[in-house]
Amino acid sequence: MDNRAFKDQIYEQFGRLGKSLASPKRLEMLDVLCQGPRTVESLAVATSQTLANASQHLKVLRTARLVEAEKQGLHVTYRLAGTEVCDFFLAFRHLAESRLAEIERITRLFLDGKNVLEAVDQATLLKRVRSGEALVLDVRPEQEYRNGHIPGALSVPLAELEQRLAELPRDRQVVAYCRGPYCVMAVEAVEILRRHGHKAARLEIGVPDWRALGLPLESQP
Amino acid sequence: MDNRAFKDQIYEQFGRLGKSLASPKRLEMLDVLCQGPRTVESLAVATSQTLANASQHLKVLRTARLVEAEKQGLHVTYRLAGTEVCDFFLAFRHLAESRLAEIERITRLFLDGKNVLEAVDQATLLKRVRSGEALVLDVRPEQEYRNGHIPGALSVPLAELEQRLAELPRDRQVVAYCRGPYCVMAVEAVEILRRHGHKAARLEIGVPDWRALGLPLESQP
DNA sequence: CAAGTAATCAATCATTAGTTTAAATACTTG
DNA sequence: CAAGTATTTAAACTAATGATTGATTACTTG
Repeated sequence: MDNRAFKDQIYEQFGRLGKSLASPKRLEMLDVLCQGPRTVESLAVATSQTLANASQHLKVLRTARLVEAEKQGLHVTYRLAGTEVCDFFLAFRHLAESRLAEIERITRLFLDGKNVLEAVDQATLLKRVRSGEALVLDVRPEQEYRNGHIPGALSVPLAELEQRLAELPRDRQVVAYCRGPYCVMAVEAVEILRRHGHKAARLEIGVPDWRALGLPLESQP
Repeated sequence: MDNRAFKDQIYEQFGRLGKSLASPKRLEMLDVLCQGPRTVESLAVATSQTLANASQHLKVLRTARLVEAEKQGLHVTYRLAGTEVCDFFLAFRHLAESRLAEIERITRLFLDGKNVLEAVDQATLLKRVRSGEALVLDVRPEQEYRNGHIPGALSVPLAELEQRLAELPRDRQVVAYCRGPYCVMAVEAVEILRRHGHKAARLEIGVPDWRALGLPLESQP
């Protein structure tokens, strides 16, 4: 094997990894999988695509060894192949945010149409929670909450929020969070809360970012 | 803009970054650019492709804001758009190495055909240099050496090595390094040195990895 | 074991990406 | 300003990718 052949083979392997990151839908699926394992169907729904399509994309991710599949009865559960994959995804997202100004533009455009105001950062959140000024609200599906959440957070999935408003205080600020900066559940939660006269704000980051910051998480079996 | 439209636009942007990492040649170019700025032609030669091709790939990388171009007279010099890009590339490479067993297989297969033996790691290198057991040899082109090198390293570009063997000690081990684990210059240097009766070993990592480990570098204007 | 469900596979089509070659552009220098 | 060099662009072709649809497989449960 000569030098060129060696390099070509090596970079072709790197290219395999790169190619698996070259599709918006696959990246979205990785983002969702950072919250924990999911079945094919639930991934397909979460990312608005057909089952067959989701399955094909998962096959690509599996070939690149980014995800692993486990068959449990009728369902196949996919999970990230390791915590490095989630860390890498966050690094990837971070690089994209730092290089592509369009991302900020699109986000701003989207938020401008919402009654959300600016987000709270994790330092402010921690301070307000400690002083009792704020309550943390996890609006993701309950399964994801059980898989790991911000300590002390209350779980009220977005779908149930409107019915369960009575459980939430009106004298304290409610800080909602969800999967991450591009998951819109917290944005919707804040809109609902504000509409009903609650003081509400949004935490921009999600659980994977929280973990990557080295902050502690709570989880329930 | 509804939620789906927002997500689609956001992940499409992430996809732009992913797509730019989806070609082996582009990844190789990024690897080379981690050593410092280069002209189009020199990149084309380093990665064994035509000028037109190199230019097109650079255009893709520039669109993704991973590299920047500066025209100096007749030449266009490309450089990474920031140190985050080099850090990210190393993280990318690291993930690929950890997930894709093929990479190790190909590397082993390649090295088996060479008279190189195992590599020295940076801790061993530092120890041997301090104790005077070893001399560090930078076999990259001189420009890259000037741009930043391991402290105390001697610069002897691979192309000149055979003529300059007299400058190297025979009583101490010579540890050669180059651009990184998939740059073969250090491997070739060790072969030449061994063939001429020198004690020689290879440092597996390159300057970008050395920097990422937080170890100091020396550079010359 | 038949019916039903979750997931994968296979075939097709439209789109996109990469390579090659040739031509065009931008700049320097005699 | 003509000649030469570095780079980019354009056109043509081939290969690869992603979405869609329908068929198939693997498993559970009545």
